[in-house]
Amino acid sequence: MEQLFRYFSSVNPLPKEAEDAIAEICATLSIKKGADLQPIGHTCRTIYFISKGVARIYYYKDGIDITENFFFENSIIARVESLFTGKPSRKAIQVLEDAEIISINAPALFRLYDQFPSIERLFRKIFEAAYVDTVNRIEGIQFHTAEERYSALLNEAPDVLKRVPLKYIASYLGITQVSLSRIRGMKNV
Amino acid sequence: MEQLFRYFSSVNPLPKEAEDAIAEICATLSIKKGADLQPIGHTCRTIYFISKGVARIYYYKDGIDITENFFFENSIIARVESLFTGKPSRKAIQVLEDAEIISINAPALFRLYDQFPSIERLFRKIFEAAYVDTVNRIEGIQFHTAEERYSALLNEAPDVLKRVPLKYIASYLGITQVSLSRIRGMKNV
DNA sequence: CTCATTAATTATCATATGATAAACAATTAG
DNA sequence: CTAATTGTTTATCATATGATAATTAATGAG
Repeated sequence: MEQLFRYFSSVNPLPKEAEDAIAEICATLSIKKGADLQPIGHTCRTIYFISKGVARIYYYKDGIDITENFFFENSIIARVESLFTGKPSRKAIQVLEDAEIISINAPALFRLYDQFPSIERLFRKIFEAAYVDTVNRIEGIQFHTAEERYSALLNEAPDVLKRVPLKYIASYLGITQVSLSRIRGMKNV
Repeated sequence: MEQLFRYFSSVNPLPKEAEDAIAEICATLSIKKGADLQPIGHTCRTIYFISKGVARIYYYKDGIDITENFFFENSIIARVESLFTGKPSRKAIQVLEDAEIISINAPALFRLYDQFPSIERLFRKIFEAAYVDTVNRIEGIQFHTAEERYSALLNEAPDVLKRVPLKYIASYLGITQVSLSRIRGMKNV
C-alpha cells in the first residue's frame, strides 16, 4: 500500500486525507499466474495497480488471442475503453506471473473526485500519460516493419522479452507467433 | 464562441464564471486552406477547437508526410504528445479547408484548473474520450487488412473521404497512396 | 481559359508476412 | 519422474502491399 502511495506521490502528491480516502476503497489481491482479474463482457469498474508481477490486457479477435498491452510493477491498469464509456469490455486482464495487485473501486474513486480535486488531478495525469503512450505507439505500429518493432521492443522494454511468453508478444507486435520466431531466427544468424 | 461553449456543455457543463474565464484566454482565427496552425519543432502550448473546416495532424517520417488523424467541426485538436509532456512536437496541424478556429492558451488553461475544478473535469473528460478513440484505433490498425481499414473508414467516417484528399488518407490508413488507389479500384470492378 | 502543377490511377516486379504443417523444446500435472 | 500439454522453431507456399515508373485526371495560378 505504501508502494501505491509512493507511486501516486511521484505523479501528483496528495494530502493525507485524500490518501486515507483512497485507502478505504482499495483492496489487495494475490493472484496466481495465468488467472484473469475480471471476465470479458462485464463493464470495467475497477482500476488496478501492480505491486508485483506482470499482467496483460487481451481480447479475442476471430477466436484468436490478442495482447493489447503489458504492464509491470508500479503501474496502473484499466480497460479504459470500458471504464470511460460505461460499455461492457471485450477485454480481460490476465496475470502472467504470481502477482500482488491493489484494486481500486472506480465508481467510488470517481465520487472522491468531487471531494478531493487533487485525486481527480492525479488520475487525470496518470491517464494523460497513458494516452501519450498510446498515441506514440500508433506511430510505431503503423510505419515500422515487424522486425523494427521487435528490435524496438528489445531496446526499450527488454523486460517484456524476459518475462513474457513469445506467443503473447507476437500479437502485441501485430504479427503471428510464427513470424516472430522467424524474425528472431534471422537475427541470430 | 457560443459554438465552443455548446460543445463544452455537452461534455461537462460549466458555471458562468468558468466560461468567462475561458473566454479570456481564447482567440478566434480564420485560417486559409493548406496553412499550418503551428510549425513542427515547437512545444505545443495551444489547444484548438474547430468551429468550421477540417484539419489534420501530420508529421514527417523519413521525409514522407504522414497523417496521424483528421478533425472536423466541433472537435478539440491538440498534439498531446507534446502538450502533456512539455517536449517539442514533431507534428504539425494543417487546415484542409478554409477554417474558423478557436485557440485556447494551454498554460493559462492549466492555471484555471486550480481555480475551477469544473474546467479541469471538462478537459479530463475530453481527453479521456480521445484516449478511448486512440485505444480503439490501435485495434483497427493492427488486425485488419488495408482493404478492411478502408471499408471501415468508408462506413464510419464517410466525411473523411468526401472532404480530404486521398493522399492524406492513405498514410492515415497506414498504406501508400498507390495501394489505396489499387484497393479503391478493386472495389469498383 | 490555358498551362503548369499536383493528385490519382494503373501496371510491373520484389518482398515481408500470413497460413499451414510438422518437428522440437519446455513446462506442468499427476 | 513421466507423460501430456503447451510453447517455439523451421519449412513451404500464397498473397497483400511496397517501390518504382508511366499515364491520366483534377486543380489552381496567371
